[in-house]
Amino acid sequence: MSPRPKVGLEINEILEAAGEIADVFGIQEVTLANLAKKLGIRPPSLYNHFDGLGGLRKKMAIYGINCLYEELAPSAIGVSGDEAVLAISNAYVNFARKHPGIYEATLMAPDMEDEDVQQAGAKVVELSVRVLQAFELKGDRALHAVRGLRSILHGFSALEQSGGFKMDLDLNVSLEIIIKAFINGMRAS
Amino acid sequence: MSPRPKVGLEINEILEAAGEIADVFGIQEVTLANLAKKLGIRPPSLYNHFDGLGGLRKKMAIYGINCLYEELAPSAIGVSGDEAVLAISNAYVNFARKHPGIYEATLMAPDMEDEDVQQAGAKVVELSVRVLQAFELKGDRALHAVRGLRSILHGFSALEQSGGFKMDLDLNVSLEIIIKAFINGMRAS
DNA sequence: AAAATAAAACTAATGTTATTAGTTAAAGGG
DNA sequence: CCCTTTAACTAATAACATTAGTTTTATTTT
Repeated sequence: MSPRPKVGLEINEILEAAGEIADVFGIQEVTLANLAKKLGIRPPSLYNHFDGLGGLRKKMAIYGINCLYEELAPSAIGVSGDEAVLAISNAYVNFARKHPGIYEATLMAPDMEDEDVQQAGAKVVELSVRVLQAFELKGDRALHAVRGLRSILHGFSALEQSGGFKMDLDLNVSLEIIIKAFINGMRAS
Repeated sequence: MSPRPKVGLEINEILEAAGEIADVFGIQEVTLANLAKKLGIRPPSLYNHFDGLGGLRKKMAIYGINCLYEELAPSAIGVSGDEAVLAISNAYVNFARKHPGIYEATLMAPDMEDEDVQQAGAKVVELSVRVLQAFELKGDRALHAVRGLRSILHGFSALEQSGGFKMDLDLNVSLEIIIKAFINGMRAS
């Protein structure tokens, strides 16, 4: 076995620091210069932990997807049917509200087709599939339903974050109405 | 009247060039350096047309929203009800497919609360409201429905663009099923 | 037609950034 | 105690946005 001094926590510390910068100052402020300053090291030293800015973005995407999953998974425990879908929906948008930078990083990998990124995303998809299984959708309809749910949740979160919803109308009410309409519509046919 | 030499077409030429760069090479390649090179001028000269990179992003957002509106508006002519909603939905995602960079720029303004940006977006919202009016939703439900439709369309487009839909399943079929489920669900209650 | 004026181009310079190359310190495994 | 790996460092480079000050260009006005 080759020697490996104190790896494991190191990279996670870095990602946490990067996540804080992203949440507080915005994703565009996550530069190697700012990240190094926050960690008390020099920018070139970061190349020992990931392959440049692109490598950081990839690791942040995976880290963010895992964070999201950690919040989604427990929300769906002990509930089923409509209630379960509403539960993970609320958990999803609340995560995006609480961690706007980390959430944004979720979709900012240089190559979203990358195997590691896809693998992290697969867990979230599987969770959605399980929650939607109660509706007993036939064949491909279950997969279309997963796409619909993800589209709604991501679109809603992204638009809310970028100030796309201007009107004075309660956002949580909107989400509940939208989700209920979608699952009722999927169930109907 | 003060002298104004050949303004009017100038800025639109610049935005078209920026849009081409965004569509072909990605939004991150829309730099002042690349844009100036494409236009055959030096980077500092661009400051005569907009206020730096932030100013360009704002103008590109407005330009992109207007482009989107130009494609959406005619698609809803001569149709109504479900057919109209499906028509603008297809027009929306097809625009994002054909102009991924310009579409992305739509939500990349430094300040989405900016009055000019909001004003451009308002036209798209009004169009959605008109199309959904056939469903005779009561009170706030019409506004919630607009939010739902926008969430679906933006989420679907963004996820498709970033490779978020991995599975081998026809995307146009997904969109039709999702939209139909949503409007049927909204109508039901 | 000539002069005045305003827009839009330019050069030069600055500060920030990511990145590479080569080097040094440090820590765990044999 | 030595070896190897990791992770830090310094120094240097290239690309970028941006500012300041200047010159060209073209239209408007006299």
